[in-house]
Amino acid sequence: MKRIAESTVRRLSIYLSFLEEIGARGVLTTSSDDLARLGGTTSAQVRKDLSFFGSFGKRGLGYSVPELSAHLREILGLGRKWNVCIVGAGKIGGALARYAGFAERGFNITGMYDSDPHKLGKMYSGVAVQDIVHLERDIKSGKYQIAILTVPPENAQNIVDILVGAGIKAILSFAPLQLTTPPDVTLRTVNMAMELEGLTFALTKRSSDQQY
Amino acid sequence: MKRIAESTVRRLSIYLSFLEEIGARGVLTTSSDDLARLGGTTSAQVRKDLSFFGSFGKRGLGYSVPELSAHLREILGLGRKWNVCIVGAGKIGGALARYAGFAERGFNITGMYDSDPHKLGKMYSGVAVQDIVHLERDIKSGKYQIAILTVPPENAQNIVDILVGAGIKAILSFAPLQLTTPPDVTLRTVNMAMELEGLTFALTKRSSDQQY
DNA sequence: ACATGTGAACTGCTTCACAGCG
DNA sequence: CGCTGTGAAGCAGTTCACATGT
Repeated sequence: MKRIAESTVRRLSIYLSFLEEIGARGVLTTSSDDLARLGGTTSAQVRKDLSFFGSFGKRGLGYSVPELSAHLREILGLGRKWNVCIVGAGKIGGALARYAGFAERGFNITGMYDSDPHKLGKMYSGVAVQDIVHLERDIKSGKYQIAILTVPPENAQNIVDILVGAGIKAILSFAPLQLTTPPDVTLRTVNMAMELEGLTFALTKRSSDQQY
Repeated sequence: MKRIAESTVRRLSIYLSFLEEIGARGVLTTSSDDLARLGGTTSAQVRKDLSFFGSFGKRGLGYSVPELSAHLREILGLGRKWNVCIVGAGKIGGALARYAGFAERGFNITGMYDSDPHKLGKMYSGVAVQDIVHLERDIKSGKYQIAILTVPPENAQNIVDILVGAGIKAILSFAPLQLTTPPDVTLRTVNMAMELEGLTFALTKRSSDQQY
């Protein structure tokens, strides 16, 4: 299969959330034009994105909302439940544990880990914080497919190495630094200070096209 | 001035945080090669990124760490303090209010707003939650340059319209949906479910190059 | 000799435009 | 006729390679 651009995958997520929204409202068909308008892109882009995976529409008619939703869920790997652990039970980790949006999408937070003895046993949405020494064992036993990392930056690469060593293949990091993983482990980093810097950059050069 | 790619701005942030780290350790000079190794890019990319803004290095020698840090801070608009308000005092909003990383970078959370009467007056790191009806007035009076949006998706576009109407020019949204702003208002969206979907996409097609 | 700065070549994503099919 | 699906063209971002300056 061809290499799919990250930008394409992001747009597929956007299309899916739009489809689920209008699907819940009872809309049965839609078009690449509709999907484009919402996603802030063009109809050609929508069709090109979908074309990497198959032909899901009917010429002259458009797309069936339930059908296309199902295809996108399958493509994005949402046709199953995923078990996720949160490593780091601080402010952000706790907020994410309680965030309902994950469960709606099939992501179950089934474990939390921290090294601070004061946090052990604390409950977040029915999940108790465990000692981080058990993390490696639990990953090796196949309990989790995805790890969310919300530890201080000093410890982050160290924990990543443990996660990778134990066999995890997907990590979402909130640590504000650049981490490294082997090529077979997917890492995404959300760096909030960096996002704000993108905004101040735009604010500072008060020229045209801030939008991006 | 030429249009700068978003990817370039993101890398500048990465370079800066690396420079500050090694600067704090007393390192005085560095090279495009060093910066590249850390940022997961190439030395040519580093030099090209910097070249959009000037010539900050010495041929044959490299870059002065304090000088390049200062230039990057200036370029990214970090040469001043920014006042930021958080709209939505739920789980994520509260966690962000307490997140120390913002202040370190010159972003001061100086206001919080919510519409839920139960949340009014609650304190987060010394900032009281105010009624959202005051938000428009406070933005118009110039209290904030940046707004962080952590409200439920149903209300998000509505709040964006209020923010934009009151004159805000930069918004960081955590709402899991696509929002629209006029071209002179910069909007960045962090969508955690979408990040996880990027991971499951990679996990599902267990082929090569997961990394991106 | 060494590392920067930069035009030129290249790669890959996006847009165009139209053939194909309902 | 309308909207999809897709090769071809266009464009933007990255990489190359070397001239330039110390």
